[in-house]
Amino acid sequence: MSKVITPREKDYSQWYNDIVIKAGLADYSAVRGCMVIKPYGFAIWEKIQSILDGKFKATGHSNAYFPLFIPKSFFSREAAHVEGFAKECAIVTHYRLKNSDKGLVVDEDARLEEELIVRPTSETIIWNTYKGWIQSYRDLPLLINQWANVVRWEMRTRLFLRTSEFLWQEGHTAHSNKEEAIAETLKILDIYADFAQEWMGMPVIKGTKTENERFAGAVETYCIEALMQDGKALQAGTSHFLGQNFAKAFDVTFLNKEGVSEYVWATSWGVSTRLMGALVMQHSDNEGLVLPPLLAPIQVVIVPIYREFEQLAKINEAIQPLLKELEGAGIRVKYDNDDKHTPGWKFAEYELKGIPVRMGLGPRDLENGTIEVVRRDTRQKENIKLSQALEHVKSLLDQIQTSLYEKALAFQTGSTTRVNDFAEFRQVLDGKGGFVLAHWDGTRETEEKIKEETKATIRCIPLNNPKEEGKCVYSGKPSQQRVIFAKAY
RNA sequence: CGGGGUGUAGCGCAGAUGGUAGCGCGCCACGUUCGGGACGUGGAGGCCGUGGGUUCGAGUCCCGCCACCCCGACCA
Repeated sequence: MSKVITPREKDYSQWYNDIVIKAGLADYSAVRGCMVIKPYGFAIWEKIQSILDGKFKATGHSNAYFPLFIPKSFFSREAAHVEGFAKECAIVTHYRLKNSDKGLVVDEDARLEEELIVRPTSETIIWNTYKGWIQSYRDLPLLINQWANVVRWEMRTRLFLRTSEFLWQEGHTAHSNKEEAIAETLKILDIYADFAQEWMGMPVIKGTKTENERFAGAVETYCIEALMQDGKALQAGTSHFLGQNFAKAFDVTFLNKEGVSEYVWATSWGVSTRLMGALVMQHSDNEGLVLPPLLAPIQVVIVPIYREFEQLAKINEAIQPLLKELEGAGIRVKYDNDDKHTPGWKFAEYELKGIPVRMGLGPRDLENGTIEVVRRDTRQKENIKLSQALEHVKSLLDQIQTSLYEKALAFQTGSTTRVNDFAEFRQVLDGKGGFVLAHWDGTRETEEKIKEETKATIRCIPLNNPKEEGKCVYSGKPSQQRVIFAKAY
């Protein structure tokens, strides 16, 4: 009874924290704003990594690794970029400690000639490097990704959703022309969207950011936006078309086929451990985590129910064929015959951890040739023939994956509201929240005013957004399309 | 950086008016249990966040500091 989760409707933030901590995904650390990702949480992250990594490789990208430290001077080369990141940098100024009467102190004689910035993102060091790698159109495109940690000194942090240090992948590509760079940006956006929907069971809206919300240094920022159960939006991934901004800042040019020198076109794109937070919030309930089968480190757990050890021995034996079948079918299964906990304890524990399917095998089943099957998402129980268990589990895992997505999609659809005037706009945001589709006059001023008054920001302008004549919900000026407003993480 | 809150056993908490620390869970041992977080008995475990002050005496009162959580401003 020690691992009770705060009900979601009572305190959403606490509910989220409880799940992250009690399901063993992560822990607070001794360092402010930094978290420890625990083995179970990291196993999920590793699944995410391996799927995405496969998709990047399949589209021609290679992994590489660039330094954690970036000389301060690099950082200031691109004006908008500095502006965007200056306020949240960790800076290394010294390289040595010494003992003094005050204990261990920074050795003031060991000051760096030039301060190093702990990377908040790697565009600058990477473009400085690319300059040496690119001379001709034959060197392009250059398609590189790195898995790394980055640091952004956040005022306020939340496990997985916003921590000072986080893990991510950042892709940085160089192209010989604008069209190809934009196509790359969109290709990655599709990879992110497909991953979110097919693997995480998380419906997302693809769109572009407004100037206000754009990545510092980008010409255009594309994003996938998801909607969490509390009606707040979460940016789950971004893909940026950087134009020639970084090429110009770092003087990266190539000779085209005509022998004329041109600046390179660039993209960058990333998803982070924030996806873990999205995954938690998208499907979980008051019993704990709910994981989509495709990302669950353990998809099926089998719990033996017994009184005497002779019974356990029989169950151990009776379960072997099924275990082999499941493993043979590539299903990640765990048979938990650990005697240190009772079945009831295990049921609760595996529910908390979000394992998609739980099976129970006891004396009654041995007599009847059956096995109990419980799905985590609906907590529905049924007894099936042991001989049919493999097929049943296979289809059940598929069903759960599909139904998690459908449920999330239904929620998103139900939480998307078209509004036509500002009173309604406020009312929806203060009430059910969610995505609000409203006309916007396209100006930065209006966007900022709306943000000040309602806390809602423009999450994105959806791709292939239908054109529609209307009036801006705030200024009343003419507008050609609705954009998505929401309060966001 | 503002507002609020919390620091006492691994976790969650209780300790009126100051008198030398307790409960639940967890942990260890043994026994009974085991189809939804079992029970009994016996144990182990504390610099009461930290520095000063008041006092014969401080978990408790006073002043400072620190850390963390929640809510805002900033942000993936």
